[in-house]
Amino acid sequence: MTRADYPASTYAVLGLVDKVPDSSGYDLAAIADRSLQHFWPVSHTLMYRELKRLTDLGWVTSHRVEQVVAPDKSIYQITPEGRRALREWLHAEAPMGTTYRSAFLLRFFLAHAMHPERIAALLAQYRTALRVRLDALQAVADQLKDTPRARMARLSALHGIRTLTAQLDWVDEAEAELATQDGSGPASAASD
Amino acid sequence: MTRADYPASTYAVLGLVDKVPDSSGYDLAAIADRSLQHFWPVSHTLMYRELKRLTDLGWVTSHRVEQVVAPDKSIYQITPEGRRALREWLHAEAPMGTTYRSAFLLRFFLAHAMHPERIAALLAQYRTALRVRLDALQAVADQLKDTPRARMARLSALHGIRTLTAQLDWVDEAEAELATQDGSGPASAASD
DNA sequence: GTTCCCATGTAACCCGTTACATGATTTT
DNA sequence: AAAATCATGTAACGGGTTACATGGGAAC
Repeated sequence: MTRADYPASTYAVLGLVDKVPDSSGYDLAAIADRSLQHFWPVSHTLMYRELKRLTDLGWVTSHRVEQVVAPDKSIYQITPEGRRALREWLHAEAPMGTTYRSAFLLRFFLAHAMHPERIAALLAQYRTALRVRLDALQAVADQLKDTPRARMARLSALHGIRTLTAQLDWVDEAEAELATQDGSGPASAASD
Repeated sequence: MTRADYPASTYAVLGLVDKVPDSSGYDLAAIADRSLQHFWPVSHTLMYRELKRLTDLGWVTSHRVEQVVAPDKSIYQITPEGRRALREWLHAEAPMGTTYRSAFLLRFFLAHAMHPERIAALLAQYRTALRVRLDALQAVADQLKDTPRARMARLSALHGIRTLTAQLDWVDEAEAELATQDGSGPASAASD
């Protein structure tokens, strides 16, 4: 027992090693950056730390591969114990917590006293940021082969696409609402 | 100058003190829990820590209020320097970073080898969690008076509502897609 | 009589980020 | 000559969470 439980990132890396065996830490970081960056970012620093932890736990093993064209590297494989730990984690009913923090919304929320133009600029900036992320996600989704194996990856990307699209729609909505000059007058004019 | 910059939570608390003066830390924590929990959670522990920091910075002042019916409390007010710092932060063009982590999506993404029923259960659980959050947000939005002052708060809540609604739609979509048994057969039958 | 509300904190932890470090090879 | 790619890390920091602590009055 000794119910030590590890951060979700540990299982994220473990799952990647399982999915894409014989990859180096460098490779895995790149893969993480493409596949789960949008809902569970794993930086390269964290990647190496988790790989070390997984190795210490005996959940993955590594093998040295010598290269001439590039520096030597270590490639990783999941072990039976690792596979069991991953399966257990996947089947455990855990809180499935979501953390979401938006510095934009915080600013927006506190911006009640700001100039309308400044608020408009904030919204415009937000829209641009959303578009960039949407384009990136769309590229990921497009690149995914239409195979059953990639189905979960495609659906995961779609989750982000749907979310970002809704948020872009919200920007339009907010702009429209803010265009109606405050609630005091029903429909006065002469703005800006 | 001495460009020390503080975490966004510092300004979140500062902004709340500005918005709702003469509130105690306890009150502010409750207010934060209603208003900005959905895009910038501030736990009560963090609240007290930030209030202390703000006091040390001279951005807020506190006054002791004695009570008979309840324990004494300290209430806070923003200072001119605090107001200036807040305005500066609001007008600064900062990264406006968004952090999003979904343990559900991580599981879902790694669940390729899981039993279909288990995946279905995961989705159902996610839907429930989304509904709970949506209901909570809807309640917040409904409670907001339809005044111009509350406009930003309403729009902030709406952002969450739009997001959660899109994610709920995604759950339907994912269920529909997963109901079509893998990509090999076009439209076979006999599932469960 | 236990639980909830008020009210305010302290202590410890640790996950994730940022910055720094190294160095060979290939491309611009 | 500079920048990017491959490859792997170390060190330090700190923001946010969790657990712990206290204690009176009110409500059920």
